[in-house]
Amino acid sequence: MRYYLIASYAMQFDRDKSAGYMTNWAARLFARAIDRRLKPVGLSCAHMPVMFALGDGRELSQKALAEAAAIEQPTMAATLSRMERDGLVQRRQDPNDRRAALFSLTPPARERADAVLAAARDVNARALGALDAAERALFLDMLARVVAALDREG
Amino acid sequence: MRYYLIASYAMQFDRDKSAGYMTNWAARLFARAIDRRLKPVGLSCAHMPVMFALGDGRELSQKALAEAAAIEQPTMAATLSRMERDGLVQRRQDPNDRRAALFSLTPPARERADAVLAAARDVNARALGALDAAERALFLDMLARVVAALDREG
DNA sequence: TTAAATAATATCGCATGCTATATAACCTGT
DNA sequence: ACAGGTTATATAGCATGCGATATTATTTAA
Repeated sequence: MRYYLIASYAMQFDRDKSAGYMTNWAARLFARAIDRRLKPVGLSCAHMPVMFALGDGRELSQKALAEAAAIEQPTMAATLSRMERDGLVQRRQDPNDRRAALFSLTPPARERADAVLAAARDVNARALGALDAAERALFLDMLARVVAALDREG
Repeated sequence: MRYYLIASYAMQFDRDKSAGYMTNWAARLFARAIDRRLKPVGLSCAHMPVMFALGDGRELSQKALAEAAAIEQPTMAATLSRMERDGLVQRRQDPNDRRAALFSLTPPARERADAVLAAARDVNARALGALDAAERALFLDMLARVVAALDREG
């Protein structure tokens, strides 16, 4: 009797068991859920860190905003230029550094600050509704540790 | 004595306490870590679900691939057309449905399948290194529940 | 059997993210 | 004062993702 190896199926990969895949999927769903809530107000999820950082009349440089949002500088530059185009932020020269600009929210943006907070809370509540109280804190803690582990490499 | 209300600071928002923000951040770090490992081989993280789905010679339609990757159809169309341009996949007409096309990996792509698996395992291991064994399973389980909760709404 | 509904792709337009690189202003040490 | 390094922003070019809509083929129902 002879045996034949038909196929190895080495490429079987269960996406549900991959932290990277699941995290990416969850992130896209978070973004979509937030965008759906903010679109009627003319905002989207990339505006959120800027709105929060510039809340209460704060004025920050592009660099400070990029750090607050943990995104790269060119990405923040693009986001700010879209927000400026849409009348959400205004820029003025930093009086102490001619290289830098200081950004602040315009009155129309300030009026929408509550909507941003509400969207964030609503979506987080819906997502975390699948976890019990103890798990919620642990989830955030684990995410922070995963971020720290990955951030260390680059 | 008179008191003055200086500011309300209602917009204070701790990103570390927002599941949506942390998930998005972690997802971007996962993608960057994987891209760094796959770039030398001419691949990137969007190729991964396609590579896995078409592994071992499987042949799937664009729709099936989009479902496997849990992304929208136009996104998969764009990814497949880039992969076709770069010689990673080939398409042929579905003999049973003239609307549909069947995609499969080209030999050069198959040769890189191991690199994709290695990158996925390496990055997941590094990320989950911040969690103990019990937490790892719980993390994946929680992500699945969060995905299910958010997926339910859209 | 044919009109209407459904299904698979294609395409447009846009936002968000990245890397790599350029430019201009600032700072430091001599 | 100034050469050289650092820092803040700008820009180019690209990938990945989305929603909206068009096109063509298939299926279903009358």
